[in-house]
Amino acid sequence: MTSSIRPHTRNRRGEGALLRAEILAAATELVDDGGDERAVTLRAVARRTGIAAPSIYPHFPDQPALMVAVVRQAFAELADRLRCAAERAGAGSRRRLLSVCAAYLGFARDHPERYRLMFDGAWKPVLGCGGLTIDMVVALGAASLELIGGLLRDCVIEGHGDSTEPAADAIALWLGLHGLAHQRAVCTPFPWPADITQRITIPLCHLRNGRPQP
Amino acid sequence: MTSSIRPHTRNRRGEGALLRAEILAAATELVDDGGDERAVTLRAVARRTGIAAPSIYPHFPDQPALMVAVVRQAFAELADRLRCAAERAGAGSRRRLLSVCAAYLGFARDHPERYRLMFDGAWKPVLGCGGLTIDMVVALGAASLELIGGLLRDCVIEGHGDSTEPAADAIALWLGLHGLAHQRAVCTPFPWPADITQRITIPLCHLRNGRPQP
DNA sequence: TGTACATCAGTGAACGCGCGTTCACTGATGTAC
DNA sequence: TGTACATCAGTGAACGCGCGTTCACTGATGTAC
Repeated sequence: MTSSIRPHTRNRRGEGALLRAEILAAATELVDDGGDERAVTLRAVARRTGIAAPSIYPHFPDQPALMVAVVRQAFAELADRLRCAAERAGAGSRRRLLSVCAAYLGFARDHPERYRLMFDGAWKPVLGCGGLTIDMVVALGAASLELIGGLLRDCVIEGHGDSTEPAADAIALWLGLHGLAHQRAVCTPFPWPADITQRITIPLCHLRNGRPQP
Repeated sequence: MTSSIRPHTRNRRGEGALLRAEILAAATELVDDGGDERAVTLRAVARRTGIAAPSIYPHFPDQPALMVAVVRQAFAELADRLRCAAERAGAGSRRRLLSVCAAYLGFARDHPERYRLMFDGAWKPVLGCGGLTIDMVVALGAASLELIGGLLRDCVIEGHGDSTEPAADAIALWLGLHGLAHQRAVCTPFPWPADITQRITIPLCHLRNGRPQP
């Protein structure tokens, strides 16, 4: 068993900050590999990056700070993916909404362990001590939630949906998506019905006629 | 800081098995206290039980086995609570279904950390090595899922609901409940809408007219 | 009734481990003169 | 152009810690005779 996954060549003078991204990537890989976030230790991250453990400290003040950085980056990726999905779907609000829902589930399916980490309070032991406040945590998901709320509203305006309170219904829809995404990540071999996505999405999107456009 | 939470008096000869229950209770308390399941170490459990760490071994073969025991007991409690809720609600299938949904959320609200542990794959690192198979994990929640499915079916029969496939819709309903229960456990200070339970439950229960009976 | 003894419940000390973190350091490299 | 030097990127050894687990043990207690 070798002690380092990739060899690391010293960065050029003035480019030491590049290592930060490598460390973050290695930590994220460890999360994705794992199934056990306890495996994401500074020493394991260092091994995977191909550096000595103390080399992490110029870039992250301590271990929890590294975890928080992983989670923040993951939330940014998720928000980005949802935004892209909305754009790709074109003009109709109904198409856009369903596309965003699919993208949300797609993210969780592509990165199940990362998804678990994001939404299972990995930041909980760090609250306060790393300059992390609860408002910041809530803000992490806010962009995505606003996107969904806006699309629910658009659906009502364009006559596809009948949500009476899009902001609150957006939270309900998100929770439904989260329930599916989370349990599919946790319990992969469960015999999920083939159309489970529709069974969650359609009722919670408050769309007038049941079937989504293909 | 004392090293033991409760003093432990030696059990009478032949009653050594009583300690098992105390250990299990202490471990469950540590989970409930925590916010960090890493705090549930054999040594911490021993301290809380008021015994020496090696005294755990006659009752549990190793640390993961103890965690699995905690989770199994929690699942049994949840199933029990749902069954009681159904009974308490009386005859109408609609009342019974909504009562079971409320009980599910009530369990998660009363024991948020325990709930997280149950549904976040605490058993994942143990699969196989502790005689735990994936079928056993799936079976843990099966009783509850069947209860919900049966009630959905009853609602259709009694004309309250229009689920076309109760078994699959039960899974969708469970996932919706889980999404809410889980995120409320993880992210307590999130500004949840007051009627978030209804916004999840009503659409996913496939009830004919929106408002639940009080 | 008395007593020797097997058994049971539980202990205390010790092990090796990987961890987070600190510290003094090394060697390459850009730069001022 | 050459050279001394400050700075930068990163290292290796070491610390103290709590952990899971093993081991030989202690002392109380029920029981056979």
